[in-house]
Amino acid sequence: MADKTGQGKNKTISDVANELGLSKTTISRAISGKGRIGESTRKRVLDYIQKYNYKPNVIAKGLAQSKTYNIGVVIPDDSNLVELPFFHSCLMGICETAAGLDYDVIVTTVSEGDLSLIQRLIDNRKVDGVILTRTLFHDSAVQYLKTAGIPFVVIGSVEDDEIIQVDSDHVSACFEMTSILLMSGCKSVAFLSGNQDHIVNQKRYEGFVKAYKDKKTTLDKSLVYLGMNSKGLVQRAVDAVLKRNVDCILCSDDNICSMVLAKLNEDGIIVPNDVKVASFYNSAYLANYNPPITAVHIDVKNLGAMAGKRLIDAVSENETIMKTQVAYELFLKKSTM
Amino acid sequence: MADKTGQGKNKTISDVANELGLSKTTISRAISGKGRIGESTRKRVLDYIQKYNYKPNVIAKGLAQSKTYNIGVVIPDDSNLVELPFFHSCLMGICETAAGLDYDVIVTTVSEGDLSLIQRLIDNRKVDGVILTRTLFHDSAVQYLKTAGIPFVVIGSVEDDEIIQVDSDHVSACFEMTSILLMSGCKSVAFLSGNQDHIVNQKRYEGFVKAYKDKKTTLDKSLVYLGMNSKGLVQRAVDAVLKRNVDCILCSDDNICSMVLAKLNEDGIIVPNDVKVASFYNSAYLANYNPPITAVHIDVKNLGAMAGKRLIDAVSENETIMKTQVAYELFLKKSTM
DNA sequence: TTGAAAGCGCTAACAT
DNA sequence: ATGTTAGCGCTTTCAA
Repeated sequence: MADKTGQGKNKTISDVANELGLSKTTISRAISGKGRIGESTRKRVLDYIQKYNYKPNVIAKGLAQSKTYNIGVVIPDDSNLVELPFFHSCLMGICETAAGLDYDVIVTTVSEGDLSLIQRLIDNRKVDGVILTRTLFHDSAVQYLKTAGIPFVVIGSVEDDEIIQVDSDHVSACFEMTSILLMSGCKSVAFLSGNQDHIVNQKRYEGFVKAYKDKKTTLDKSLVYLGMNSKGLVQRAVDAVLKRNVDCILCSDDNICSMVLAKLNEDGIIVPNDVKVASFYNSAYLANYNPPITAVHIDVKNLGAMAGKRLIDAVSENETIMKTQVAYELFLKKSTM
Repeated sequence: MADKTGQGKNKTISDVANELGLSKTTISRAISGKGRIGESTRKRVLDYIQKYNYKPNVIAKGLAQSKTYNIGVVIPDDSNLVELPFFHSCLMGICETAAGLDYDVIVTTVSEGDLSLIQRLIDNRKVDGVILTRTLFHDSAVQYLKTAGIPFVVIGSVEDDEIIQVDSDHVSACFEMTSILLMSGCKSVAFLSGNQDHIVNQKRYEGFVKAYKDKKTTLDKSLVYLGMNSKGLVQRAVDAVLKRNVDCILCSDDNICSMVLAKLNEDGIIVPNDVKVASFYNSAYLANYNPPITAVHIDVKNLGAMAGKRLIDAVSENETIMKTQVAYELFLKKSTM
């Protein structure tokens, strides 16, 4: 069969060693920077491999060190249109840090609790660690990775201090958002949230309640609708809060927000004239909406980048930080003016 | 340092060989199915590795065979909101076939002609081949991969028969769509296309012209706007064709379509009452729009899946098909009724 | 400061 | 039908 690369064989470390009249060990040391080596020889080697464009075979290196220099990224197979930008930006961020640290990113999917693909990845020893781009309340993937003893980090929060997590402070974000709404003329703001099994939703609700308490305003519980995970539920909730003449509807995520907006649109209700709307987080989806929607903004690419950094720290000898918070920002737009 | 997996060492092929009183070769043969081996020993080995859950180390296998069992997928870093579902679905499709054939997917990005990341991937020999999820007219990535001699497939079309490509038949899709529009009461349909450097846009235009010719209708060239790659251009084009009282605006892609719809919406022009609108392809974006938009539908996940299959065929000993067309379908919806 | 040799876990001639 | 022996391209003791 013909040579696959059409380029002739790749240079190996032995080739370099021979051509330079040195041993493989010395070349290895020059490249890795580990072990003693004369400054002049190091320079000679480095110049040579630069000139002849020698690149070490990462796979072979990995085999010798029981490493892969790959990290796995698990993305849900069932994400809908409005969630998509989140996972995409995460992935872009992860890829960027990974490449910078000379790691590669293997993506795999998980659909509806079916762990077989992530299991395959682990069994095949293709990755040094894994990033979960979303976590559920009792997350089987988290359980699996933990008992398997694989280094991993989650994007989002879990109630387990032994797990490396990167997230933003949802409680205070929602607290701030609610406070601003309350102080800028809204007498009553309704809160529509998704499944409370999601920790992020619990936290946002917590911030919402806290803001009411902080303003010493009594929170009318009939303005709070949790577990709105279907179009029908959202529609009825919107009808209900509208009847109570709320000034503003605060949505716990963009998905709910998009359903709220659709419902409002159908009913001919104008944002912000008839009712204000705010959400988390400021995906391109909401930013491009007309009118643009006030939302807590998170730099998701950076979120991914941090997650990548934490994981690679963890799989290297480095210390890694268990819990990292990424900044958020309140973007006040036309929908609440 | 502590054991990284916390699970004790992984079994190796030697372990299995010793415990079974056989040689490594025999175990290898039993697993791979290559080479002669007694039916009874094969069964004994297979049972054993099943029982003790032995998984061969794919990395080591790869090193011995100069393979990685990874494929690289290049996605553009600059895709906008409406293009996102395309790349995501592609990726899902590729992941699915890859996993089924025991390959993994390494993703990397390319932004604005900067090939450094894909070059890195190749230099590090982390993949057996590459899939390009989009191609431009004079595509530097295509050039690079070709001269590097790396097996690769493009999703989309290029004018080079030596390159493996998977795409749908844009000429005939656009021909059909235009014909149907013309025959269902539209006297004049305008055509707004993006950059004609993109081969797909050339092909769609070709189909459009062909349909007019086929219907023996004279095509008024002032209804054709090519190279509409900015919001401003689209807006002026819409103004222009509206003045000429077109019945329908046919958009060459969803991105243009979304700009057209935004413009129409701003001007208070109702679809389909005032003007009909149709597009390529039927992303979730258009399908969820109100009213839903008539469009050529492509099963993008399947597109990705086919690309994955072709590439893996190419990097295995198998014959691979150079050009594969995936089916399309016309989805007629409210926007043209 | 440098090198020799063994080994990472597998495959693939080449025997037997 | 099965085993022996070399590698694949690198790292890493251990010597010199």
